[in-house]
Amino acid sequence: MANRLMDALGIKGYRVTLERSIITDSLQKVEPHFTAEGLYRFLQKRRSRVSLATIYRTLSALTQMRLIKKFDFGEGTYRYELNITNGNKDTHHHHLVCVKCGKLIDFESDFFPQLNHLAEKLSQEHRFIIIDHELTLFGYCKQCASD
Amino acid sequence: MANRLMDALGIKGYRVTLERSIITDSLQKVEPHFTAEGLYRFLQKRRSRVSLATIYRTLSALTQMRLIKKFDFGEGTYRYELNITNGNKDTHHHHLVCVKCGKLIDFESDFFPQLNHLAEKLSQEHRFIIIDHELTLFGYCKQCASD
DNA sequence: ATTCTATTGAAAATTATTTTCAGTAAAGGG
DNA sequence: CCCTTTACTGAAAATAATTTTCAATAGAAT
Ligand SMILES: [Mn+2]
Ligand SMILES: [Mn+2]
Ligand SMILES: [Zn+2]
Ligand SMILES: [Zn+2]
Repeated sequence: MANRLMDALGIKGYRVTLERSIITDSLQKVEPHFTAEGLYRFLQKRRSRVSLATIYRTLSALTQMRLIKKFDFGEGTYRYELNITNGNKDTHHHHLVCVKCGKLIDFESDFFPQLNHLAEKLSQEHRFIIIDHELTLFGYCKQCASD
Repeated sequence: MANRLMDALGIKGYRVTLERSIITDSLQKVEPHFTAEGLYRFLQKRRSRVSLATIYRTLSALTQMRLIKKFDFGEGTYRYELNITNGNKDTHHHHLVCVKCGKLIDFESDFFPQLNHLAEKLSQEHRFIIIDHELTLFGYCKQCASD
């Protein structure tokens, strides 16, 4: 699988640098919902050292290219997540978040057909080219529900 | 209709102050998707002067009580929106956002039953008490699509 | 190899939001 | 009412995630 993220950057005209390779490689290994700071610490321990500025710059580029997604789960910092299909497997999913402790659960929903239909309707109605969507449910997790 | 927001704050034990009344009153009149700064400028022009700190404090309280919702549409600042049912009319809706210019469109979806069903399933599966959800579609608006 | 310029790290800057703190004013009992 | 208590306010300072600056470095192309 080499490094599809790095390839994509290269195709877009970005230079293939050691730092970008380190970052894109690590995105498969770091925790699935990582922060910039978290990725920075992850890299400090393992491979090489990449500056936080470069991490921000690279995450920004990958986000614009929609190779990763950027989420605000209300923690005061953003979390990122890979957004590439793994072979023929779609990685698309949604989130369930505890508003108290921030606990995060991925889930897949089975109404994509309906979301697509909705997207189609809105697309025509408002002349929008729809490229993506985000569904997040909020609640209290088991532990936090006892209060 | 007096001021249901202020009433709710009072019930929660917050003191009924002039500043909070000014703020809660203005939420019906300011643009529907306002920023803290935008509300501040709105108040500067009209009624009285409330400090930005107090605006942030009040919006924070209202958000925690879920009387308003706080959104990140990727502009670097949060936008807020009223979240109270207007009589028997549900104000619940979702958003369509242009990722280039930020153009924002409210829309209502007709699959609440299915979302509720999903919430029910997830609730049992993960022992979560689900209290809300957010659906946002991203795309390019008419103008921004030409590039 | 040489040139050109994108990229990097470190430090400084930015900026939305939060906190501090001393003065003010709700609330509520007498 | 008057008094006491303490939540609330504005102004200024602090915070902290992210961005920008800038001089040095290293891809990429010729
Ligand atoms: Mn996820
Ligand atoms: Mn809206
Ligand atoms: Zn929790
Ligand atoms: Zn647009």
